[in-house]
Amino acid sequence: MKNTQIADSFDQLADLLEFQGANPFRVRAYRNAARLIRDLTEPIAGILADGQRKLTDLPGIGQDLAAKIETLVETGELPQLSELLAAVPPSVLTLLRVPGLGPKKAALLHSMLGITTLEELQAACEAGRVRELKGFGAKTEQAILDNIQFAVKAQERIYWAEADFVVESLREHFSDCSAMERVEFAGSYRRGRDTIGDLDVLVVSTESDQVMDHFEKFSSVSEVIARGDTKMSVRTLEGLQIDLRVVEAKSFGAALQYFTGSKDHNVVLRGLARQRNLKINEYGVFRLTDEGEQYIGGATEEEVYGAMDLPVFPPELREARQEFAWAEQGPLPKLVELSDIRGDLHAHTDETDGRGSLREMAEAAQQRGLSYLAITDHSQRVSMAQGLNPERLLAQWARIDRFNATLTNFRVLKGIECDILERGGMDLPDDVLAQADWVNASIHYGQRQSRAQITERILQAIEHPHVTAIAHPTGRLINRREAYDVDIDAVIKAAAQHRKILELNANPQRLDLNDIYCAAAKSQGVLIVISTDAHEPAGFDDMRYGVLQARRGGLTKADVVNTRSLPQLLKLLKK
DNA sequence: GCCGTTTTCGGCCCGACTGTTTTCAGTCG
Repeated sequence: MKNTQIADSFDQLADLLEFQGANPFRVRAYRNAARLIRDLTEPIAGILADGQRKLTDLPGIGQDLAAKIETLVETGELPQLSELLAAVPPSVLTLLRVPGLGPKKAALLHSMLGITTLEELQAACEAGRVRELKGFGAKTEQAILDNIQFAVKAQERIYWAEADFVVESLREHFSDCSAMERVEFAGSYRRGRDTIGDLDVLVVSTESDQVMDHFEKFSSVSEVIARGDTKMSVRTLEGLQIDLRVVEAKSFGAALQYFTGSKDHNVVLRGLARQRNLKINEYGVFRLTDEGEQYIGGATEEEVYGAMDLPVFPPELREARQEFAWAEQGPLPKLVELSDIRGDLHAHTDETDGRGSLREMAEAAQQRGLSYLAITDHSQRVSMAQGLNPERLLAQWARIDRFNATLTNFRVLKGIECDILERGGMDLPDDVLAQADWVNASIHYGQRQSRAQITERILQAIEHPHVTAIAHPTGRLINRREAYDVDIDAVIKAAAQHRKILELNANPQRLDLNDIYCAAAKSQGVLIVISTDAHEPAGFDDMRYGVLQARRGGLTKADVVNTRSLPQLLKLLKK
């Protein structure tokens, strides 16, 4: 049984328990375990098989959960889950996806009206039966009707790059709001997550009404969900929820810290605060005394974390993974920055499926401050992209040689994105690959093969003497295609052993490797290359998304190959 | 359900907003 399946089982168990009104902390224990297991790169079954290690060594896994995991791995099911599923139809859980409906109200709808699906819920609202339930009313009934449509959409998260577009236009919109002293965007956007569920906007102002009035006039706003004294929520025409919070300057740092999250990071932070007889909320840090609470800071994030003798964590690290342990051990790693990037080692031209000539791509890279670029067009197997056979590839490399002779302070490297064939093995002969400066190996076909097959293909590529890097190693397309079934732990170990590089593809729809796998690769000493996979000149702008993801994985400049100067890179490649 | 140089029991982050109450429960982040 795969880690994701175990995690899904625990999440489902948590949903069902919550629905039944179980102790919320017990529910949280299941959710924490699900998150931990999902983030693990190593298969749980491997830990179980290893006599040296115990599941209870994992934080948040006690005797009970360890036994349940063991049962799941051994039998493929969990009696407790089966029983709950027999008692509560799984479709009932979809009710929880309606904004405004939580476990209590959903349970009441189920027990009193026998509602099990969204369709039945809609019918009951339209018949006016919901308003008669205790705790419900006409307004609640109407809100449910209005929100049922979002039950499906609420699951969808938008790409970080899309959220960034909204952020830029909102910044512009706020720029002529005189009541506003400062605006910042928090939440998962600030943490640089690959996808964003909703947008959190933080404004410093003493005139919250004016700010909210101005906010409501933002052209994308389609409806106001809620509006209070300090907090307002709207939904945009595209269905994105934006939460606005207005705070005083002396609370700005505390509010920014709070709204940046993550929720789990905040839970840990506030737990630590309690141990010190402090309280942290969105208004500041308070010392708890017999006389009451005493404000001791909160204007900046430095004041909040400083009160705890903690460093100001880069937002990308605030996921309650390793950051608190790192802070205990010493200074945090200095994360890689966009300005550290010196070159791009994965790009296409109009020779295959790109929309820019060799010269246009090179100029675009140079304009962005890069000093080298590998042209890595597709190989012959990728016929839809007019992939290159040996003759065309060698001809392209000859053109690159002539082009390089005209350049100063910039170099185009002769590369290829060589397909890893379905049956295994590389799509181009060894004697051709041997002449390349940089070889990306990647899978395009046979993505639905078994875990053993896919993993073996990639391991072969890693062992191939002329392969430099594995490009988009898991093949995921965010919101569109799952990663292929690959043993990423084995891939990372092999890359470490054979000193091969793994790509972090910066395309905002890929971001593959993801943050967790980047961290796992780093822990094994595997170098990462952040590449845009640009198919047109503007594609080089994607580098920032890749850097954000790398930062989330805790990568430093030294961990990223293309922060090196060209001479350093060539030395590393022994070219 | 987890966890422990303040605890093996009794904690577990904290507050805003809404709608339904007549002082608060539920939901959300």
